[in-house]
Amino acid sequence: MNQEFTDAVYQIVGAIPAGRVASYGQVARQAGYPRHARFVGRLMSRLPEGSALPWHRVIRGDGGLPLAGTPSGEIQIQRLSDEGVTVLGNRVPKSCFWQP
DNA sequence: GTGTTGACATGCT
DNA sequence: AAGCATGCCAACA
Repeated sequence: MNQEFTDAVYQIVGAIPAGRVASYGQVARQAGYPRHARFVGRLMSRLPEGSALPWHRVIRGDGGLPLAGTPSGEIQIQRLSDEGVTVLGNRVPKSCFWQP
């Protein structure tokens, strides 16, 4: 399997600064695999909770929260708000997106 | 080896 | 503006 890709994704997600968010496609693209947006999401979902990975900073390209309505989503919103990200309902302004 | 699934993206209606 | 349809790729059964 692509350990490289997995590692790259971890790197990218871990490199997202607080107060900023990045889309799955964005992360995948930065990792060097533009078509693996889904795989990024898959990695997030399969990730252990104890992981120090800021998965809550990874959202959809539209700024929508895929986990909206679920406990994890609430936690995600809570954390993002705590980090200074403006979360309107189940969405985030594009201005909060990570700009490399 | 085949078929289905998924924390997505993009385009068209 | 919102919703529907297609594409993409890797893991799982």
